[in-house]
Amino acid sequence: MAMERLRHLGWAVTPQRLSILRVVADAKDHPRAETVFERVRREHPHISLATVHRTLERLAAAGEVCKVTPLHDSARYDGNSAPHHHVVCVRCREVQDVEVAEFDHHWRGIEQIGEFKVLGVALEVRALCAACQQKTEHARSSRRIAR
Amino acid sequence: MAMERLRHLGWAVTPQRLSILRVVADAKDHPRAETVFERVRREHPHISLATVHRTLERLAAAGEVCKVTPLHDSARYDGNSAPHHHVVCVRCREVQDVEVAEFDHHWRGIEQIGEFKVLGVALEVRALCAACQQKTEHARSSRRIAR
DNA sequence: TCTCAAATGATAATAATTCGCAAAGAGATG
DNA sequence: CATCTCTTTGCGAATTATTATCATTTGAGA
Ligand SMILES: [Mn+2]
Ligand SMILES: [Mn+2]
Ligand SMILES: [Zn+2]
Ligand SMILES: [Zn+2]
Repeated sequence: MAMERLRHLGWAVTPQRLSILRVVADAKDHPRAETVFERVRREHPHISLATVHRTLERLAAAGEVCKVTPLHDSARYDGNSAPHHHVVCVRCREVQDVEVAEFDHHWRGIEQIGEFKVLGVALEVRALCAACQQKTEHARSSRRIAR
Repeated sequence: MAMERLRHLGWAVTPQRLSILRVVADAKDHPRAETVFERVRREHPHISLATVHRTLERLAAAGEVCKVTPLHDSARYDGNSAPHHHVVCVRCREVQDVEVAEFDHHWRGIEQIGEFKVLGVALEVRALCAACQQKTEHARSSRRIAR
């Protein structure tokens, strides 16, 4: 699978690329480059972080993976390159996919906004994950008690 | 105006903060911290870039300005803190406001997605601005001729 | 197998942002 | 106004993510 994808892109098939592609495809957690690096490393202890960055960027440019940029920290990648949307926890930065069918339907066909030629739309839902909701609660109540 | 806003936040009123607040309020171009710095500098030649970063971050946290994070480079700030959406040119990173009434209407009321408690939604339209459309055209045709 | 452009690894460089801390300033109080 | 205290500032160093450089290796076609 990974091999065909590289062939199809007309790129050289290297063990590093195969591994990166597999890691990103298997990941369900929108990993950052560093995380992909750690995972690929288990198979290829000698791989360089730079190679991971380079490869992910090229894959994103080629539309093979989706690059998510949640609330501006490090970029996060998703093996699922089909356009889709994300919820991001504003506290811990966990990223999860969201389906918004009506939304996509609404955008279908819109290809111009003012002077801009529309290429795509990314919806970023800013939210608090379950764990962080609790932590925030705790913080609040202990502050109340403390003072 | 700027003064009342600081008072209302319970923050010390300093000339630096007043100036930053005014610059961001007047800016129509979603400036980055560095740009705000350059503008504030004209009034306060001794201000530090760190102060600008600090202040913008605190203002964003307080909801006084809107922090936009277009395609993951440097953060961009908007004096208009009312929730709204943006088109970003994927080539030159120009940022412009966009109105999507139906969209906002659709989201009104949604406050939970799975385990996540929704705080807000940010729509980022990826696009090409007029200038960059042209440049891309040129690049294409000259490449065609070149070869 | 031979050749060579493409890819990699190691490391340095860059860019944006944050941190640490001493000095200056804001605001409250008498 | 003088004084006290807590906040904010400026500066430089540190951190973090990402990109660039370049010598070396390697895939892929002839
Ligand atoms: Mn995703
Ligand atoms: Mn805006
Ligand atoms: Zn969280
Ligand atoms: Zn542009």
